[in-house]
Amino acid sequence: MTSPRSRPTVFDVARSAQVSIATVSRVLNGRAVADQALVARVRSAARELGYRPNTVARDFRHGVTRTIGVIVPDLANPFFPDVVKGLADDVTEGDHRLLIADCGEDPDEELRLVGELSGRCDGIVLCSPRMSAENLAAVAGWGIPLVCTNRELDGLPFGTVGVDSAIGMAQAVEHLAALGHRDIGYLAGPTTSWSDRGRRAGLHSAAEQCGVSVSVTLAGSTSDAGYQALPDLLRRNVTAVLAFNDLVALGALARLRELGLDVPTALSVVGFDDLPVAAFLGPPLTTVIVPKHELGRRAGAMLRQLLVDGAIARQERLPSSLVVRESTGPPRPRPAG
Amino acid sequence: MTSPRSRPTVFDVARSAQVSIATVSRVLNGRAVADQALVARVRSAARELGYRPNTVARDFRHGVTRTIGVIVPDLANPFFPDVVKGLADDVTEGDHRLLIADCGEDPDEELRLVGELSGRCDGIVLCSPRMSAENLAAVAGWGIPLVCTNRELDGLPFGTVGVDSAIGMAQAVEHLAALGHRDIGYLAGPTTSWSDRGRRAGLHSAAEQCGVSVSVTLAGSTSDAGYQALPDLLRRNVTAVLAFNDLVALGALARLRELGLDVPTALSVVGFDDLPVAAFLGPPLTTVIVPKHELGRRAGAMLRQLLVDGAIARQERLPSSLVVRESTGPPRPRPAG
DNA sequence: TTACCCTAAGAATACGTTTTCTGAGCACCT
DNA sequence: AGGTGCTCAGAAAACGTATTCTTAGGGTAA
Repeated sequence: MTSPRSRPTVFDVARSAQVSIATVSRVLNGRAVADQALVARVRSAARELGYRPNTVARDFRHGVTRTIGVIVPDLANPFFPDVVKGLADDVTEGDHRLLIADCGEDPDEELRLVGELSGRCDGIVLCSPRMSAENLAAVAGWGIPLVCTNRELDGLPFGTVGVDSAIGMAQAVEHLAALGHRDIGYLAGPTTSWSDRGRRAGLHSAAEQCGVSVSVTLAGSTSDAGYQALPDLLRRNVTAVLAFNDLVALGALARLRELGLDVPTALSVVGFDDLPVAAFLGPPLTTVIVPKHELGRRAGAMLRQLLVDGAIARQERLPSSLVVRESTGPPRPRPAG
Repeated sequence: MTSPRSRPTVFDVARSAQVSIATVSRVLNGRAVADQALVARVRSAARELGYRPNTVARDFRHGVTRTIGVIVPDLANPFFPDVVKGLADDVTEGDHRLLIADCGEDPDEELRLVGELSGRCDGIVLCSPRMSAENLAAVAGWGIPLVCTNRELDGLPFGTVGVDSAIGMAQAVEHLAALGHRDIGYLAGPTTSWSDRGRRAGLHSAAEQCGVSVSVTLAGSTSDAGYQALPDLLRRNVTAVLAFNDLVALGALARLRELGLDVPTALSVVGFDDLPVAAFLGPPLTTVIVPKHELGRRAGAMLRQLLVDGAIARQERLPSSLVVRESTGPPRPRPAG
């Protein structure tokens, strides 16, 4: 009578099957065991007792968890579930499990989560990390295999896979310029966002190229932010609005509708990310496709590579591209005056 | 010279600080250690070596992970991130971490994930589980503390917290009836969905109550499903459409727009769930609020309770309620004939 | 027939922690 | 002054598993 209530261990199985624990372990892990009678006894004893190996003990013994963790800023932003799914597809191919954590856009929580997760995973993917460069450097010191998406850092031993926002931005600006727009507004994302910096830079250089002027106003990353910030841009007499992302564009669209302004006749709107919802909006949103799923896949592949050969981290960039739908059109002729 | 490259352990710290490992452990875990000199030596040695406790070893020793796992059918459905956030809010209060997993709407994967996660967590929350009743019963046999949301099962020792769809459904039907609708259509959810059964039942009883007729057509749980299924309902001459959820409603809205049918003048549309996006649509969607965040919180509270006292599981139900926005209005007068 | 090798399963160990147990030293009380 | 009790830190054990080490036994070859 060892333990009446607690989970059966390998010892219980061994006793029940009249063999040593080594044999139990060998049988249950498919190692060679000659005597088929032993195999059968162990198997049935394990089944009988409802034995389930202790995962933590096993991981402890192996020193490896075959688990990869991913931290996202906000699962409620549909962008991230898509990259997580890409990541999941890749890591399951490499026979890893995926554990997801949400830091709620809080940089400190993000750092804390890296600490927590790293103890239970073999490697970590950081999606669009919000934490400071200093903290990222500190994390680097922990020696955890780590890959970042949507952020590039100099001098840090992390692999990164980002997207080249400039391509899509340029296409968007060219598209608007071709339609006849000369004054476009940008609803900017959070100042802490690396993506926003890239998109903004791409925007400005493309605008210069096309000879259009751009007004910037700070919005954020949510629909509500877009809803709030839109009027400021309206006052600047722009004929088209580029949003930091589709969520912001969605908020802008809602505000425009509320103001009785038709899209695209009164104002053109362009989003960024191509969220699943974008194609279903009224009107369907012209936006920039970013390969979210592929982003996740590449991050996974890179991390797994890092796990096997500890290779020095590479920096990858995926292209973005415009998809024209119905939220953009020629500008309304200026009121005479 | 023990291990030149691998992570420092408590032994390394002990050696460096000239104390026993017991003392190291005591200092690092805030247990009482009298000699302040020892404390200082241990602290500085740990810092010096960059010692970070091995989480897996610690969890192994404790036999407890202070971690709760949650499995959702599909993170890309904005319903679930909201529930997960509520859950996170609750479990962090109880000093637990939350690990999220996505089974991609695959019942087998869901079962597999329960097995995986249960080894690394103290308890599990199953959101809207898709697996068969048999498999759920099998899981019950594993003796894992488990709580289900959005599904009630008889004779299984799980806590459940669901939502009473009937309330919201009744309000929706009454609202439509009051507007003058007599023929309403229902875009049904997946047949495997427990929620759909509840919503459908609520719909039928309310319809009978109000003396309106209802036509049902199978859609699914995605926007695309709503988009595809809508025309079938149109052929049935309904003046209002109730969707299984907001995603389906979104797809229906898109199809209606494409067909040049105005909402709500040509057709009224009602969703379910009140996703964040619902208020931003054109037109803003009349829908049924389900307390997603609270759903998560209650599930967390119930699970934590289960963890401390192993209490016999309770069944909770949260109310739902209609929110009227602009996608519903009086029916267009019937064409004379 | 004996010695050697090989096989196959049992015994023992290690993984890194936390905690119980032990023993030494000191102070206090009788 | 001697014994008793208490405090504090070191020694050792335990958690459950996988694997290396050990040993017994059988078969083969000389």
